[in-house]
Amino acid sequence: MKKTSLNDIAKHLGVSKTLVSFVLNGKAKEFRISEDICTKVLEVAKELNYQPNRIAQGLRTGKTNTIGLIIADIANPFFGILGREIEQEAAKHGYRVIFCSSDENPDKSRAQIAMMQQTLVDGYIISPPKNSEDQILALSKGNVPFVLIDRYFPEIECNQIMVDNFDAAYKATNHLLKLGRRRIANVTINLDLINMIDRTEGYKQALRDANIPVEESLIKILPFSHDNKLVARAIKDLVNKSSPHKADAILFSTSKLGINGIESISALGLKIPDDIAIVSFDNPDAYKICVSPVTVVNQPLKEIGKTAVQILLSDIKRSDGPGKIQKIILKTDLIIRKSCGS
Amino acid sequence: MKKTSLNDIAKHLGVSKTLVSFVLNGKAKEFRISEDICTKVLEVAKELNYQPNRIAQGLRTGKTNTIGLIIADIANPFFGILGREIEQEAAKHGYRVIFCSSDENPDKSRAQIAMMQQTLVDGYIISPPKNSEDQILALSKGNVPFVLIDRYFPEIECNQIMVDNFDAAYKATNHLLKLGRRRIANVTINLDLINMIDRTEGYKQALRDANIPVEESLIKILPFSHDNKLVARAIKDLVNKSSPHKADAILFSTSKLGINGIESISALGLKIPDDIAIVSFDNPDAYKICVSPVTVVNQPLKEIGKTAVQILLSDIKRSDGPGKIQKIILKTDLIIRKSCGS
DNA sequence: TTGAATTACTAAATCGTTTTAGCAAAAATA
DNA sequence: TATTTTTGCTAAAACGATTTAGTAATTCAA
Repeated sequence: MKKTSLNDIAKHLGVSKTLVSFVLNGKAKEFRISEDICTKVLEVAKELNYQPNRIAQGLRTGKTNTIGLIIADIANPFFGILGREIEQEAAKHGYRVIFCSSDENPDKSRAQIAMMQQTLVDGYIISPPKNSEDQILALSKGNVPFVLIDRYFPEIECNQIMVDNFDAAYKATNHLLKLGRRRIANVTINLDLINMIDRTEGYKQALRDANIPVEESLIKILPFSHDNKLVARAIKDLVNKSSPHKADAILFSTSKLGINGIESISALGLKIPDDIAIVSFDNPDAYKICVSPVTVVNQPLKEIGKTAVQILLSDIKRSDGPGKIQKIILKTDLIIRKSCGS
Repeated sequence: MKKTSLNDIAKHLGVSKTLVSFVLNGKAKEFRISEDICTKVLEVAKELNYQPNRIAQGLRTGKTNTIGLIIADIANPFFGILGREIEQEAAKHGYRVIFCSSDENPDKSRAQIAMMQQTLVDGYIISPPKNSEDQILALSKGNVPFVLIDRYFPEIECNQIMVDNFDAAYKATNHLLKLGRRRIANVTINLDLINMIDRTEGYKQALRDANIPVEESLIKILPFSHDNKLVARAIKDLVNKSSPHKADAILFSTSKLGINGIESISALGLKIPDDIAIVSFDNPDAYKICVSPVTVVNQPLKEIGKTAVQILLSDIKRSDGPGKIQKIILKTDLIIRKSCGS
């Protein structure tokens, strides 16, 4: 009934547990254990269904083969897909994943990092919320490796896998411009995070390069919240015919905003793309079967997840001090559907 | 630089680590530690930023305060939302969550359970794939508590939180019948899992109760796959005007099927609900902003997740042998949108 | 003034590994 | 034959907590 330990195997054969440990860890040759005993140990281990106690191993070696994933919300498909990739790549290397949803709340992420730090994880993959600079800075001074994804803090030197948000927004806005839209709005979120800021900057630059003045009234920065009334109000303001800042296109900086926005637009009886064109970041299923399928900035989630794990593991496995810091910037691609007309 | 241990605090004060452990575990009164020393210990612990080593605790106590979550795919919003709820409820009680996506593959889930069993988790929440009866049976004979969600095996007695799938499908089909649909199809997936079977049975019963013969050709059982061509073909067959089994409505048993199905329907230039009415299980965002927002069978995901954790933790915490097995069946609700006409 | 009870603490075992240091016997070399 | 080397193994410490079984000093009761 009780789980078998190294000691059980040792007693069973009348040998030391040291020997058993050597054999089971493939160090038989290194420590010159005889072939004979070797096979016996392996037999008995199988017979007693020996499973190493990872906790005991962890205590002794200081490694748990677990990585901690801190993201905004695992229920958000963007992070769900990322989580899936991370899990898969980690499993490939024998690592497990513990996840926490920080809800864009620095207090939560602080608690979560602290919790994981209690010698439970060998490294982190983090999508840090705003105001968590101190936490990341503290981590970077410690000796547990980590990789940031989706967002970073320019003033902190650390591993990071990002996407070229400026370029992505620039291209998306340009797409709208090429299709003749002139009053392009940007609906974004006040996370005060560099990725969101970059998106808006890319949007602005595209307008400037097309000699179209940036109108601050066309930029709607909404608070992060699960309440979609705020989006509805912003949309109403943007599409109102009599409004001084009537828009003919909207670039949504996140899909959550976009989905809510489209809901609002439909509720107002407006047609996409005739009344208003839409481009959005991220590529959820919703956009594929939408009233008018949405043109999107597609992020290479697979690559982000995979690369993050690879960099993290290479850092975890290196014994000779911290490795070289890696900052990787991936390109996005624009998937053109019907929401911008043609 | 190195983390502080109990011993560090003990040495710092010239007391035993036993004492420090007592104080930090709130057993000071029980073991009559003087107020004086008590406060000193707490001071030093804070000063040295003591964080207990959970691995060491785990080794000694046999508890890791971690629960293992095995689901089909964390990237699927259905499981993502479930995961989020589970994480949240677990955190409320000081527990962490390790997750694994089994991809409906029993070999994967077997490996994942084995991995977690290596004394890493105190209990499991599992959504078992088909052909994993043996794994669940083995678990039920062991002494690590677990709870099944979403699916179960009728022949295995164990904790489970389910939804009344028969009733849900019955109500959904009935809804279509009341709106005058007579040739109702069911598109489902061959998971050979009781939840899917129940859905189709509920669908059939609703037809029978309305004196409509069940036509097997209207029931499309697709293999589980990430390839959506199969769905496209099934849809084509169902909506083809000249087809002998032309349908005027479809009940999708999962949202993945539904989303792909709607994509196919749109591609064929058909209108929902005029050409064909739609009801689907699950309630993803996609259905809210769809061409014609979809009427859905909404599952109480929050309640499922929360209850699963609560039952699991009560089992984990009980010391007096296994608790009473709990089988909970929750009701779904039909959210009526526009995809069935009116 | 002695014995019992209480107070305030500690030593040491334990959980299941890994790993260093070392030992005895056999084989090889001088 | 004596010394060194190799072979095949083991003892014991260590990781950092928890917990049982104590002990010495003080207080109390008789």
